[in-house]
Amino acid sequence: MTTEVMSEDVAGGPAKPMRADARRNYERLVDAARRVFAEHGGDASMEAIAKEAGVGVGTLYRHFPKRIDVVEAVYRNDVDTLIDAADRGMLDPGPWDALASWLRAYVDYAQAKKVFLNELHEAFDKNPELKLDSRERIWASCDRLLVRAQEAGEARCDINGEDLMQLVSPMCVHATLDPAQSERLLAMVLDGLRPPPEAAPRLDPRQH
Amino acid sequence: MTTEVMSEDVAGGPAKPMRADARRNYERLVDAARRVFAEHGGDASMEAIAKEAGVGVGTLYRHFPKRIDVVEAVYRNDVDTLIDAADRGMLDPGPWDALASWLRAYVDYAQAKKVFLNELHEAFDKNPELKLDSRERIWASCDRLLVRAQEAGEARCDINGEDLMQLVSPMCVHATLDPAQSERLLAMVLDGLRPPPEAAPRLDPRQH
DNA sequence: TTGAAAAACGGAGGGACCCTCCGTATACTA
DNA sequence: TAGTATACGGAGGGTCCCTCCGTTTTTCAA
Repeated sequence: MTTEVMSEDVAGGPAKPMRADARRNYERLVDAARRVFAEHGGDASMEAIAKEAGVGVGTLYRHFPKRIDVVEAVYRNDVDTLIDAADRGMLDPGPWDALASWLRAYVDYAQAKKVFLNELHEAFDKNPELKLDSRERIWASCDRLLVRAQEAGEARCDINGEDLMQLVSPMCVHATLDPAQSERLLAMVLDGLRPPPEAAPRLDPRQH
Repeated sequence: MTTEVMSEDVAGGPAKPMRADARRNYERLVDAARRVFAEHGGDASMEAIAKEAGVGVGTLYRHFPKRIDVVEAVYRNDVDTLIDAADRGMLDPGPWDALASWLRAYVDYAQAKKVFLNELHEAFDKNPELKLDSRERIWASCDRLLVRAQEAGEARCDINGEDLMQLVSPMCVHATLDPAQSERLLAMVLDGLRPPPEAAPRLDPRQH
């Protein structure tokens, strides 16, 4: 896991570990919120989230004083999951498959994000570092997987992780995009990412 | 005026004229909504808008069945005002001054829009033609004013209206931009838009 | 001018939602 | 195991969107 759930995690204080029941409920709430947002949209009610988690609203508000804090927690958790997936992918024996399946995970992540994009923008406005840090971490993960595939000769070398994300993210953001279409587009991108058949000399984008 | 306030304006039916009191209240409500959004943000309450207009909420809801309809009406009215200003500018004796002051009006319009951007995005999602039509009308207005200034030799000729809007609109969208800064930037753009001192041969962007 | 029909007005109130408060229950610690 | 710090639950206050319907105003034909 990338982050440990602690009290006063953000303030950076002594961070006494949470009581067992509190920690259990925290995790239940984040998972419940993700499900409820996915089903009812970004304007789902706090009551619905608490109910889905099998918990009272008081408990929900103890962990997340404002509605926006729930959105932020779901987002942070999604990003962490994505980074963890990349870290696990680095241990995968097949560098190409690791990259391909991580990109699929990324597309899923981005599509899930769309449902509460408005709320997320609010969170970004309140806390710009959240957006910048997350993007940087995701791009770095992509780059690690890509470099490994390139070094194994399984991906073309004239593309870097930032390029790849710049290509794939806007695709996911677009409003009218169903999962089947995104799967087709991603397949095309992956084919294009393979080393070209003839071994013409190419520039390394990382040199300059 | 670009649009006449009628009942069933959108449906395109026979459009019986509104009763005098209804029309008066409709206009009061749109003006009040603009003021209230500007002061309290895009999440201002319907009650506040009705109160500002000196009208009951029932009247507000008769004219605008849903909250989003108020947002749309304010936006349409703003766009109409902008187009009207361009039309009046076409009669202005000074083509350059007409263009410059219309661009200032555009920047004001865009800045005012920022305060309820979230709500506007909802309206665009519900009704994509609203966004496309408005943009096209605004761009066309810009182009008319620019062409006239170019034909009078008061603006450089290697830029068209679409180029100009593509330069100025993103500037307005950016979140951290105060009016003073936008005035400075616009002044710079206007200076750059003047015909260059030396009469070097230039391409006409409208040729291809 | 007048009187009746059509149209619009106003605001109480229903339902949903965010968030608070505090009595009760549970998990840690000595 | 007893005591305490911590967490839980949900009733309810305040706000907001929107509906409903009795009242008022405007319009227009006679």
